[in-house]
Amino acid sequence: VTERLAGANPALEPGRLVWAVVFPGFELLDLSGPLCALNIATSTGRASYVSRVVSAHGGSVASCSGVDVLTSLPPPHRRVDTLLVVGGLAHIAFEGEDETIALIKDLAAQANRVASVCTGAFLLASAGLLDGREVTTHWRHATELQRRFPNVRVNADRIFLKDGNIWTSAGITAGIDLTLALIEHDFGIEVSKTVAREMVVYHRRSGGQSQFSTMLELEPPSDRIKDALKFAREHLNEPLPVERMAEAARISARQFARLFLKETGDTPARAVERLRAEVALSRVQEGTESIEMIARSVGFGDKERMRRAFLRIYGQPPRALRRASTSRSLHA
DNA sequence: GGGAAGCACCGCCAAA
DNA sequence: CATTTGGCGGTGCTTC
Repeated sequence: VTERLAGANPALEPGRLVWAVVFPGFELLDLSGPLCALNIATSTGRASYVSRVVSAHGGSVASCSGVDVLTSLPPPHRRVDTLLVVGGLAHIAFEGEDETIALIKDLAAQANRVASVCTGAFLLASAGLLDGREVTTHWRHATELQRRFPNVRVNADRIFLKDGNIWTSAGITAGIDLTLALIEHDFGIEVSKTVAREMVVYHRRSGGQSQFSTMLELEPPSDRIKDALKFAREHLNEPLPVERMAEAARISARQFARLFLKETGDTPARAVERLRAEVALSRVQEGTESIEMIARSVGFGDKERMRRAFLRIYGQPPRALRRASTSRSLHA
C-alpha cells in the first residue's frame, strides 16, 4: 500500500501531498515513524495529508531491517507539498544512488519544502540542496557529513532543524519529532499535541545541550511572545507572575495569556515552571550543588516547591533523579 | 492536616 | 460586520 487517502473531511483542503523517497537499505523507522504521525494527524479530522512512498525504480524496495516496502514511481503530475527523504545503513554507499539523487533533485524542484530524516541529509546534500543551509543529521555521521559537504553548516546538537524550506532531523526516531513539527507548522499546535499523545511520544523533547531547548525548538510566531520568553529566561530567578511577562510582551495580561497558550501550547505559569525545571534538572544531574541552592537560583524559591514541580513534570523528586544519574555514570 | 489566602486560568462580555 | 483586545469575576489549584 503506497498511497493512503486522507480521512474525508470536506471542510479541509484536499490534503497536503507528502512524498517519501526510499532506496535499498533504507531505515524502516525513518519512514514508518513520519507516516504514522501524518496518518494519525489526518485521522483526527483536523489535518489532512496524503502520503506516497516512491523510489527511483518503483516496485519493492528492501529496508535494512529486512522488511520490503512496495513503492511507486513518481507519476507525471508532480504537485508535491513535502518531499521527505529517509536515511539508512546504505549511506556509506550513497555514491551508488545516482538515480535516487536524480529523483530527489527532480522532486525537490516541485516541492514547497524538503525534509530529511537521519542520514537522508547525505542524499539531500548530494543533490545540492543543502549548500549554505544549517542542517542536522544522525550524531554518528555528523562529522562525516560536514567533511564531505563543506558548504553545509552541520549542527549535530539538534533533534531537528528548520532552515527556510529545508527541514532536517537527527537519527531515526527524530523523524517523528520532525513530523510533529511539520504538523504543528501546518495545522497548529493543538493537532501536533494530539498526535504526540496518541503516539505516546514527547510533543517536544529537548535536543543536545541547549538548556532551553523545549522552548526554542519552535520559536513562537509573534515577537511579543518571543520577547516575553527571553525576559523570562533572563529573569528566571525572580518572581515571574503572568503580569510581569505580559509587561515584557507589552500587552495586557489577558491577551498575553491567550496568545501564549495559542503559540506555545502551554500556559504562561506552566511554561515558566518547565523552564525552571529544565535548568534545574541538568544541574541536579550533573553537579554536586545542594538541591536547595539549585532551587533558589532557578527561581523555585525553596527546595520543597522545586520538589513538587519535579513530581509534576518528571514524576520523580530531584534526589531520585540525581541518584539515578550518578549511579549511571558510575556504571559507565 | 485543615482551612484561608493567593494566584492562574478561562469563560464571558464589552469596546475597539 | 468580524476579529482582536482588555477587563471582570468565578473556579480550582497551590501554597502558607
